Amino acid sequence: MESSSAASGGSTRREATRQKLYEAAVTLIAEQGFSATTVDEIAERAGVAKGTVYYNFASKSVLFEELLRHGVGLLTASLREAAERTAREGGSKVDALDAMIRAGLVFIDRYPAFTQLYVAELWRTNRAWQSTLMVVRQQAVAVVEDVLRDGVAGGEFSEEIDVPLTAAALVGMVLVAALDWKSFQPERSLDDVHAALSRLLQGRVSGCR
Amino acid sequence: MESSSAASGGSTRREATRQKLYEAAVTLIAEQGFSATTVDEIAERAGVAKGTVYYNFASKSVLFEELLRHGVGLLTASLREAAERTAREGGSKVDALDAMIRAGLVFIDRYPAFTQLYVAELWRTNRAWQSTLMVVRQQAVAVVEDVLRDGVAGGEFSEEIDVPLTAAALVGMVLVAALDWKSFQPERSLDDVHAALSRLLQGRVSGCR
DNA sequence: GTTTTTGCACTGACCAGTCAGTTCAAATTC
DNA sequence: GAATTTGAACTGACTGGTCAGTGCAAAAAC
Repeated sequence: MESSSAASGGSTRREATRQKLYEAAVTLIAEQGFSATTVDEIAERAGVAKGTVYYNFASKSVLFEELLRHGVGLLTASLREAAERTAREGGSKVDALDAMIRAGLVFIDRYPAFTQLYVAELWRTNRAWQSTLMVVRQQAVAVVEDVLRDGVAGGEFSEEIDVPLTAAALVGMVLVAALDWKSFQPERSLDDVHAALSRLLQGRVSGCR
Repeated sequence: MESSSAASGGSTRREATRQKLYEAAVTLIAEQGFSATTVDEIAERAGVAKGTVYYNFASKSVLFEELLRHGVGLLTASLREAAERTAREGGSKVDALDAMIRAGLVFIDRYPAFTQLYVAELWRTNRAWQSTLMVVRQQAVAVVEDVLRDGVAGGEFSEEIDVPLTAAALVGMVLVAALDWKSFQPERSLDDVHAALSRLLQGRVSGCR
């Protein structure tokens, strides 16, 4: 069985509808939040009947959870790819972190709505999809932690750094700087933002040059 | 005329009720989001009848907006105080940034729910309180920008740094690291977190020691 | 002929906001 | 100082509207 046609991801009609629904849901939920977004709105924006939403997803929350998994999958793949490319090209671990910062910015540039929604939901408690979020967060942060640990092991980073905390802080720095960029200074170029963050990472703000 | 009793701030019954409502609303909205939180829940948690909420605030959104203003007022006061104290004691601008990082962490330690809610709502568009948020965000970031600008003027920081972007990144770094601390590693001490962020700020992660 | 989508009417729960009425402490009157 | 009035603060049942989710017959796509 397997209809099969495209390599991975499956290009059935069903898949195309689900994709349209993801796209509609992500912008609406980023703008308004999950509870303030109605299923009717999502269907309308996707150009699809309401019944179709329920034919494709068990419920509104399930649609949202799958959307989260889908988006974070794209992000981690992109981060990991950046780290590996740097390694292949013989770059240092700082270079790898720098490349990941850029990859993060590129991702946010392409999917600002998803990022917004992710940040808004990440630290909530008591919500149905909390466990999904935990898993998905760990996936992303783990990529950064791996690079930091390798750097410490290889003597490039100080032994004193706190890997989980530093990874979280780095991710936060990129996330918040990028959201601010998109919301409040959209005229700035990606290179500007990357340069500012790079400088901060390498301590070229205070003291050492 | 005028019942008058306490000096400033007003210690009327009304004020006490509003305070209870703020406290109830902040935790509920942090946990569930604005739209998912009902006015009945807020009233119940505050130990007050629903009508009282509407006697004290024009609407659910107005309650929320005043809550935001109230909370950010506390934060900026604390940040500014930290910067001024450092200046008074003859510290450098890096010392001032470091003190502000600590002040931020202390604030988040004390009011985690408020911080959570602030981050969750900050980058949303199309919401009634968007303009309130913009104003309130600028107040907080401006304190950091001022210190950076002074540092550049005094030759302590590189002329090349992008003040608004760097300020946003620093705020984001603290915000996200702190929320992660509270949500995922609450056993860590404030000093641990402060040390990790301090190290990052001073570039003692990569290269220069 | 099977899978997927449509369109639409319907239900039942939930919820923001309202309003007529209650409470009570302080002010006023006698 | 007891009796009465006042009004700010509070109450909670009620209303009108909204929305997630259902059911289903017919059409379209494959």
